[in-house]
Amino acid sequence: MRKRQNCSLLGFAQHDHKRCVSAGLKVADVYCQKHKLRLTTVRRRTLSILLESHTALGAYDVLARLREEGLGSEPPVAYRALGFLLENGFIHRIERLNAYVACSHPGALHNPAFLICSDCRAVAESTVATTTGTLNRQARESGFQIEHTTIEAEGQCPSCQQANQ
Amino acid sequence: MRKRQNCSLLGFAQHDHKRCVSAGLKVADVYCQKHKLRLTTVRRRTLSILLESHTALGAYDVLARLREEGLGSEPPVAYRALGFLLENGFIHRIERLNAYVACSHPGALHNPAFLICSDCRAVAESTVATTTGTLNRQARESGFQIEHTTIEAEGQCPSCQQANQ
DNA sequence: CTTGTAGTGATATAACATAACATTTTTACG
DNA sequence: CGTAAAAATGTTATGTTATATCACTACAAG
Repeated sequence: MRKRQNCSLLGFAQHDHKRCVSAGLKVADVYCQKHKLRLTTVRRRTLSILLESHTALGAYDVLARLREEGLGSEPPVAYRALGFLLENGFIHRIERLNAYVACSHPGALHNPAFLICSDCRAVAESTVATTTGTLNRQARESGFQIEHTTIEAEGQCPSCQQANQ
Repeated sequence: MRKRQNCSLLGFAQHDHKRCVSAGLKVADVYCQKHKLRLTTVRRRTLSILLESHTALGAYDVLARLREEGLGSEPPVAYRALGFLLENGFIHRIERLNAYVACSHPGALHNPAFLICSDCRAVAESTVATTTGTLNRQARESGFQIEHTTIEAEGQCPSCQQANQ
């Protein structure tokens, strides 16, 4: 089996996770330099906290870690950093969990779909999120202008299925 | 133009809304009787509050109305009623808004998709919510067991588009 | 009529999020 | 450089959404 598994193909498979973290940070560094954005200490650390976890983390989980490191202790600190990272596509928000995950396909702007484990909060991201023809047709017919689509499938990941048997 | 517009075809079109309310309540009455469920005063009124509004209402909005009518004044009252109605498919939860809407196609169990106006919170429901082949394939391949899928498209409804020009 | 279950009342608190304003850091530019 | 404008952060307070827990009531089934 190959060792250098590619994060962008990652589902719930085992993989070399340190690579995800370093690759994700690098992409962000480059992107920010290119676009004259400031990936400050708090923002960069917030991203790395999410990258280190393949599960969705709540804003207050992130905040707790930032606090431990003296990088700000009040909610707005975490929410601002999360906001910046969201805006620039480095992380995504999981609506069903009110939580946040690092993007698995950083760099490209995309409208992702997610598989979310209701037990362990692990999240797999699919870049290809197109809605059904039916919904788009209904929107067109009724004159509704779609701006953003949320697609989140909740269920059990392979390990939790095993654990629950 | 026909007067007796069918609620199940409703998008953002004008329609005879009183019919939605009475029809929705009737379906719930019959369903509960058939399944030996108790559509109590609080539950029935909660449903009618949502039926009366074509926009999504927060739990605390619902609670405020219940309170006015002396039907319970504390959060758990509203959340329990909403929970019952959700379980039995009479209403749906809009994740992006942390809010609730009456089902537009009551009776049939279904996995709906929504068009949500970010301005006025109006919601149109589509019964047909199938995810993309890609997401399902990824789930199958990785051994993820999908239990529920959320599909919510956010944007502007026709009236808000006009209003914002 | 009594007993178990479902439903409700009530209090408290958890979890998630933002408004508002003061202060510091960075950048741009004369 | 120096300084003004802009961006980011610090801090306090509060708003919003949701649930745990325990006491009490209604009601249907035996």
